[in-house]
Amino acid sequence: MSADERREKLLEAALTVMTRDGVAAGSTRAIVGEVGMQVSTFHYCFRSRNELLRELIVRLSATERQAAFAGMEPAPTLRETLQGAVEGYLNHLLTNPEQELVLFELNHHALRTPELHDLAEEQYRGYYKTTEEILALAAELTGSRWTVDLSTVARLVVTATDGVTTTWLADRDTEATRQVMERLLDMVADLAEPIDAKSS
Amino acid sequence: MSADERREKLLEAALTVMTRDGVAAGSTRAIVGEVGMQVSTFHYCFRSRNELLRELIVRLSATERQAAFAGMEPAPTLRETLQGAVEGYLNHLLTNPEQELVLFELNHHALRTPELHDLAEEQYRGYYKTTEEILALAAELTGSRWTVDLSTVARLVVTATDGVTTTWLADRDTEATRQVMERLLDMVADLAEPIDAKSS
DNA sequence: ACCTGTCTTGGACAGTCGTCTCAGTCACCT
DNA sequence: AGGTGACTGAGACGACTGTCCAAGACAGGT
Repeated sequence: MSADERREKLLEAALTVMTRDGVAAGSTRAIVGEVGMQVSTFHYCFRSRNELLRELIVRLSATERQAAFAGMEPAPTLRETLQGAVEGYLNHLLTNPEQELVLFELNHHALRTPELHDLAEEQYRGYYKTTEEILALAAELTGSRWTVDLSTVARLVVTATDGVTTTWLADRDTEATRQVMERLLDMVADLAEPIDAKSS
Repeated sequence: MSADERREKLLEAALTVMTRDGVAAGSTRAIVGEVGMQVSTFHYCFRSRNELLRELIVRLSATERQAAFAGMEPAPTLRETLQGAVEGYLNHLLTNPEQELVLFELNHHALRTPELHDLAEEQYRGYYKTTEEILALAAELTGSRWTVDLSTVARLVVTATDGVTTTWLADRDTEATRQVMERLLDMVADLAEPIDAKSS
């Protein structure tokens, strides 16, 4: 088996372990144990544990990105289109709660580790960028135009998503979360207008 | 020095260490080292490290609670009153960023530790309750009335605060955060109406 | 046949971790 | 004066951590 294949398997194993038991429990031994390898194999494939962590953060962020796009499908109005994307995310959250928790744990770990600090910012830059693209696409598909800086709307959406996630992870109150999301959705949809109604 | 005094000092030390180096770095040895005690003293004052963690979470949440109330002062309109409270929180965040990070780290650690799991929910229940009280007070002070379930408004505000905090912690973009907060403030203020304008 | 580079193995290294034990000290009360 | 109970000190226990090393396996090309 090639080193690249093993890297792949180790990354998978790391995600499995950390999802199940938390990032802190993702020691080199726990990871290699998950796929029946030796500790020395780990350091043959990765220079250090931090190198795996880097790679893991990058991959997970990319996965999130794909998932966000996949969840969106065109609907008559902007509000409905956004609602679809949001429902998609909520479903993802309800199905893999621990995986979202891992993303936060990794982010906080990166914030605390000088060697990984840049990745924490990068992770959020990715969120903003993806969200901007989705918002632009949603507006285009429904013939709408954002009346506020797109970057501000995107940041607002990321902020809302983050908040919804942390609060739900803490108390798992799906009903309350859904109500909050409705309100947030109202607000975001209010930041756009039909493209024919040129109000300025 | 009595055991109670030492408990106090150890809790302080724990907060200092964890604020500086992260919750993961808050080992029993690091904590006692901070105040020049012995490891055995730690376990004389606390049954276990988890017991200290419990106490720490409870205290920090209470501190947050006080800070939130202290920051609010009556202003002519509801929106301005809320703005004051929000500015107060943002100031607190800008001044002690790592302390807010500790709160998240502790919450996530609690979520991962069966023995502490109840505390994670409790922590957020406290947030909701405090926020409800603040919102009710703000409405009363400015002669307003919430047009939406107070519990929903409170959850919305907590969600927004959480989101604002995590995103700012990640990229420290204060300007962008402020803009997002303005929008959120607009939205929340829109959920109340002057008490004389009985629209129903 | 031999060498070379890729991969595999088991083990060692020097730490850190939470917890516990067990002598000791000291102030206080009778 | 003697004892009692709260508190302190040094150290040990076993388990776990990230990283590294040196010896072997095994293919491919010469």
